[in-house]
Amino acid sequence: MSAPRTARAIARAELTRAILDLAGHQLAEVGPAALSVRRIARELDMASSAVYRYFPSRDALLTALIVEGYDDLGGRAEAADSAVDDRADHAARWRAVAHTVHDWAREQPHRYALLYGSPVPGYAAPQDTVTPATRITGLLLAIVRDAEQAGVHPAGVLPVPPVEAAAVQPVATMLSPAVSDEMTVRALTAWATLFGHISLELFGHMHRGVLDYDVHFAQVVDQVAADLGLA
Amino acid sequence: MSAPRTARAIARAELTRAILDLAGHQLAEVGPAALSVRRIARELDMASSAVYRYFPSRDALLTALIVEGYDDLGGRAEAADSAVDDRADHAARWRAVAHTVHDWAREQPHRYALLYGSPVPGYAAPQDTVTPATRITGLLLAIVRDAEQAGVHPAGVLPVPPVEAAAVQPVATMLSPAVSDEMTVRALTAWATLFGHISLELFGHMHRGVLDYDVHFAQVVDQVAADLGLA
DNA sequence: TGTACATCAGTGAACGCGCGTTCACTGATGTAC
DNA sequence: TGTACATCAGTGAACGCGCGTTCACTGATGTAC
Repeated sequence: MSAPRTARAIARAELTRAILDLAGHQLAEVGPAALSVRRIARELDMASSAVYRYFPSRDALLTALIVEGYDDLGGRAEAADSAVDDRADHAARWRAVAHTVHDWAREQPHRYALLYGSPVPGYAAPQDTVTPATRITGLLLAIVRDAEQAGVHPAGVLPVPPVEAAAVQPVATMLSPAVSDEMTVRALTAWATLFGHISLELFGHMHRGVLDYDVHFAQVVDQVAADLGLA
Repeated sequence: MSAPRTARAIARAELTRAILDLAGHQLAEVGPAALSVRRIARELDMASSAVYRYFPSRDALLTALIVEGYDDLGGRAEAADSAVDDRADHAARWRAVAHTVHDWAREQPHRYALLYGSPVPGYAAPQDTVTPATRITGLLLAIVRDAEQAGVHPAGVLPVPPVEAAAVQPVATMLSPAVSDEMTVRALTAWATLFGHISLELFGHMHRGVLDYDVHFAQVVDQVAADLGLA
C-alpha cells in the first residue's frame, strides 16, 4: 500500500476505511450474519449502491473484516513476543502472546467471534483469509520451536505413534528446522487450550463457574507453559 | 413428560416436535441468526401465525433448540460413561465421554455451533438453558472426582495459589465430596482443551494443518488423560 | 348419554420493516497530447 | 498551459425478496353437569 497521490485516491482510501470501520461497529451490534450494506450506506449518507464502488459484494466486505482481524491480532501478538527482551525466556514469550490474544479477544469480542466462533452461514472464506490466519499460529509454533532448539523437552508427553506423526506432519514441518512430533502434539494441545479457554469464557460458559477470569486464565496459561516444558 | 391423553394433546405434541425438527434443519442450512418462523410455517403448510400457538416467539424457539441440544449431548455422554463397565477405569470413562462429544459435534455441527459457537446476536439465553448446559460439565467433573477419590493425583500440576482457589471455588465445590484445587484446575484446562479442539476442528482452523482429525483427536484426548493423572 | 359452554388450533389479512444487487445516468477528477 | 477524452464516484429508481408479530375471527375438540 503506497501513499496515495491523487485526490481521488485519497478520498477512496478514506472512504474504504470508513466503510470498514462502520462494518466493524455493526459487527459488534448485530453480528456478521446481519451485517448490512444498506445500513452502512445510510450511516455514511450515501446511496447504498455507492458502497459497491468500494466492495463488490457483502461477502467481500466480510472477507476484508476477517483479513483485517487476523492481521491485527497477529501483529499485536508478534509485537508482544518481540517486546520480551530475553529471547531465551520462552515461558515469558508464551505468556506474553497468550495474554495478548486474551486481551485482544476481550476488547473486541465480536471480532474474535468472527474469526474463531461459528462460521458465518452462506459465507465461504476465500483463499485470501488463509495466510493472515496462520500468522498467530505460526508465532506460537515459533516460540515452541525456539524452545526446543534450546534443548527444552515437553513435560509428561505421551509417545507419538507414526500414524499421529503423519497426521500432524504439516504443522511439524511448517518451520525449519522442524519441530519434534512430541512437541508438535503438545503445541497443538496448547493451541486448543488457549483458544478453547477464550471461547468458553467469551461465549459465557464460565459464568458463575469461575469467579475471576483473569486470575484463572493466568493459571491456565502457566500450567500450559509447564506442560510445554517451558521455564 | 407424561403420555398425552386427548387427541388435541397428541396433535400438539406431534406438531411441536415437527416444528423443532424443521427448525433444526433450518439451523443446519442457514444458521441460527436466519432461523425463520415464516419458513417453518411454510414447510408445514400452515399460516405463519399458527406457529405462535406453539412457541410464543422466535427466541423461545431458539431456547428450545438450545435446551434440547444440551440435553441430547448430555444424555449421550452420560450413556457413554455408564457403558464403561469398570467404573474404576477413569481414563476409559474420560475417553468415552470425550469421543462421544466429538462424534456428536461432527454429526450435528450446526447444533454444536449453536451451543458452543458465537452467541446469537440479539438473543439472551434465559435461565432455562443453564441447568441443561451444566450436564456435560458436571459429568466430566464427576469422572475426575471419582478418580481423585480413588487416590489419583493430576500429573505435573502447578501449585494453586489461594487467589486461584477462590476463583474456581464454584467448580471445585460443585460436587460433594469436593474436588481438590489442583485437580479442579486440571479439569478446567481439560475442558478448555476438549471443546477448544472440537471448535477449531469444526470451524475449519485445522484445515491443511492436521491431516487426520480422528487420529489427532485421539492423541490429544489420551494426552489430556495423562495430564489428569488417569490411567 | 346428551347437551351447553369453554377452550384451543389454525386462518388470512395487515402493519411496518429491511435486505442485496443492478442499471442507466450525471458530473467531477485525472491524463495524454 | 490548455484542451479533449477517458475514467471513476456517486445517484436514485427499480427488481424481487423476506421477515416477526398482532388481531379478529371460524370451527373443531374437550369438559362439566
